[in-house]
Amino acid sequence: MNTRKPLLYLMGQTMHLSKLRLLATFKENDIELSMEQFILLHFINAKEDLTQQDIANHFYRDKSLIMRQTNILIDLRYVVRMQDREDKRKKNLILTKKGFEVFEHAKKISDQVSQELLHGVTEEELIHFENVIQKIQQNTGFSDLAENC
Amino acid sequence: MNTRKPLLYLMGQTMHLSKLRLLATFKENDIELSMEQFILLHFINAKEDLTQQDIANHFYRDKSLIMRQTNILIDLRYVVRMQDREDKRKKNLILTKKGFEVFEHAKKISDQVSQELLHGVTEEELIHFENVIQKIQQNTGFSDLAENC
DNA sequence: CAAATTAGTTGCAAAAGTCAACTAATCTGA
DNA sequence: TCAGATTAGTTGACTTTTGCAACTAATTTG
Repeated sequence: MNTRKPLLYLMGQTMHLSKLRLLATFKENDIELSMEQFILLHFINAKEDLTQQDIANHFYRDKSLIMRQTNILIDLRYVVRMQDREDKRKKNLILTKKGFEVFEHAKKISDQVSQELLHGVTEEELIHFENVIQKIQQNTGFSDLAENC
Repeated sequence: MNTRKPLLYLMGQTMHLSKLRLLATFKENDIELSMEQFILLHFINAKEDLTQQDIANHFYRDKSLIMRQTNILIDLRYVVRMQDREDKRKKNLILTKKGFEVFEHAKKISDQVSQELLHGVTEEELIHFENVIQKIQQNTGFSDLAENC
C-alpha cells in the first residue's frame, strides 16, 4: 500500500498553514488585507492597463468574483477604475498612492514571512523547488505558458 | 526591485490550478467529492479512533466546520460516528465499506492526477520538493512535529 | 449593418468558514 | 469527594467566498 501523502494533500496543508502565518503576521503589523486582496494588489501593481477580465483569466476565477474583490479595494481607496481610452467596454485598474503604500508595506511583511518560511532551505533547494512548482503549474494544463507574472 | 513572485502567490496559484485539475478529473470519473471531502476521507481512513476534535486540530480548522463536513459524509453513508468506549464525550469516525470503496476509487484517480502533475519531474527532484514543503510547513510554527499523516 | 462576442455588472444561491453559546462527560485539586 | 475547570460535540447565527446565469453596453466580424 502506498502510504505517501497525496501531493495535493501535502501542498494544500502547507498552503493553509502558510496562509495562517501570513495573515497572523499581517495582523501583528496592522495590515488589514486578506491574502487574496494582497495578491490582487500585487497583480494590479505589476501590470499596466489591467482589466478585470485579465485578472479573471489569469487566476481562473469568475469575473464576478474579481468584480467584487476589486470593489472592496476601491471602497478602501486603494484602487481606481478608469475607462480604457481605446475600448469603452474595458476599465483599467490603477493603484492609488494610498494603495501603493499599503501594498509596499504588505509586500515587505510578505517577503519577511517568506524568508521565515524558507528558513533552513538553501538557495539551490529554493531554485529547484520553484522549478518543480512551475512544472506542476504547467502540467495542470491551465496555466498560460506565455505568462510572466 | 525584487521581481520574484511572493512564495505564497506562487504556491497559491499552483494549488488552485491543481485543485481545478483534480476536481475536473474527479468529475470525468463520476466522483462527486470536493477536495476537502476527499482529504477528510483520506484522514479518516488512515487513522484509528479518530475524533472530530483530532481532525480540527490537525487541519487547524474550527471544529464546527469539521462537524458539518463530517455530517455530509455521514449523510452519504461514507462514514459513521461511534461513541468511544472509554470516553463518552468522544465519537470515533469510521469509514463504511461504501466509503472505503469511494475513497479507494478517488485515491486511484488522485494518484493518477499527481503523476500527471509531476510529469517531467525526476524522482530526485520530487524528494527535494517534498523535503522543502515539509520544511516550510514546519516553519509556519503550526504544524505538529510529531505528526505522521 | 446584423449577429456574435466581449467586459463589466447584478441577483441569486450554494459552499466555506467563524464565533459564541450550550450540553454532557471527564478531569483536577483543595 | 465534589465543585470548578476542561473537553468533545453540537447548534445557531452570521460573514465571506465563490460560481452561475442573465443582463447592458461596446466592439468586432462576416
